Amino acid sequence: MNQRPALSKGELEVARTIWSLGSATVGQAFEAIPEDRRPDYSTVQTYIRRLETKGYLRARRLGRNKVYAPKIRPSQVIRETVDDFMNRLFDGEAIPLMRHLINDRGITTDEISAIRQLLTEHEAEQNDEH
Amino acid sequence: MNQRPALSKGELEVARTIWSLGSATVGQAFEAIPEDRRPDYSTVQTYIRRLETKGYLRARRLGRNKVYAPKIRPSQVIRETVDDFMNRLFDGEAIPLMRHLINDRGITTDEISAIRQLLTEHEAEQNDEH
DNA sequence: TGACAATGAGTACGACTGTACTTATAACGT
DNA sequence: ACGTTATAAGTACAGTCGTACTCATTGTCA
Repeated sequence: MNQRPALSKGELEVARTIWSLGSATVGQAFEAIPEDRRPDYSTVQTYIRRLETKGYLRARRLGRNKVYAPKIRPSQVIRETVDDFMNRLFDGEAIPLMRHLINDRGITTDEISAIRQLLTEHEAEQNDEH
Repeated sequence: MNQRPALSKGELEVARTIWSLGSATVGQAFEAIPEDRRPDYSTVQTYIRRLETKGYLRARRLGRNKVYAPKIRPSQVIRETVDDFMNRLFDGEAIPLMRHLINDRGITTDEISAIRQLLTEHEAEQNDEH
């Protein structure tokens, strides 16, 4: 049920930019990319074109311009991307990834509390959800 | 300080296989890959050759054969790979990734406890560590 | 000792990616 | 009305990747 071609690195950066803007023209996406890693305008154009071809974005015309918006929900793309990554590096299991994040890369005490809180909140929501 | 070219998907699968074996010949790596996603022998050969060229593996001769072993510590490669992934999808921040893992993909209660335990254990080790 | 199996080494090739240039056209400001 | 600017659309091109074939060589077992 997941047969869009995967996102490449460059495409992902642009896709995320558009997601965070809600929708955008090429120019707007271009502007929104932090200058230090901003490629040529026409490169952004290419990424967006490819994103549309791959089925991640949909374009609608606004006068002479095109406005691009997600065709697939970002949350779904993120889920698929994380899942794919977890499959490839951690046999698809969340716990080993968690373990890595907790043990192998200098987590701060603040982050530890933040995670505890996430867990607690998550449980609360589970119960709420009648 | 990280200027090996990145691992591709196929290369990563083979690299992980060799890591888990400690060291291996092409044939051993080939055999160790689960049959359902095992590519042609010569494909594995190609991946390993590329892994050596990229600086991830080192080969030593054993009679007529070559035995491949990690040149870079696997843990380091994993860290770099996770970091790169986090950068591209979560602006390099662990918490949003954690949040995703906890909220957006059906975590089980067992996993929740496991994470709590990881956190506690991690804190304990921190304090031990003189 | 001769055929077969395993290995090494090299080559191939199309698809996908990063990166960008070019050309045509439409909108905007003076 | 005209030059400038933004945008669209198409084209280009080298590098990486997945995938595999071929050929030569050496070890092995009947």
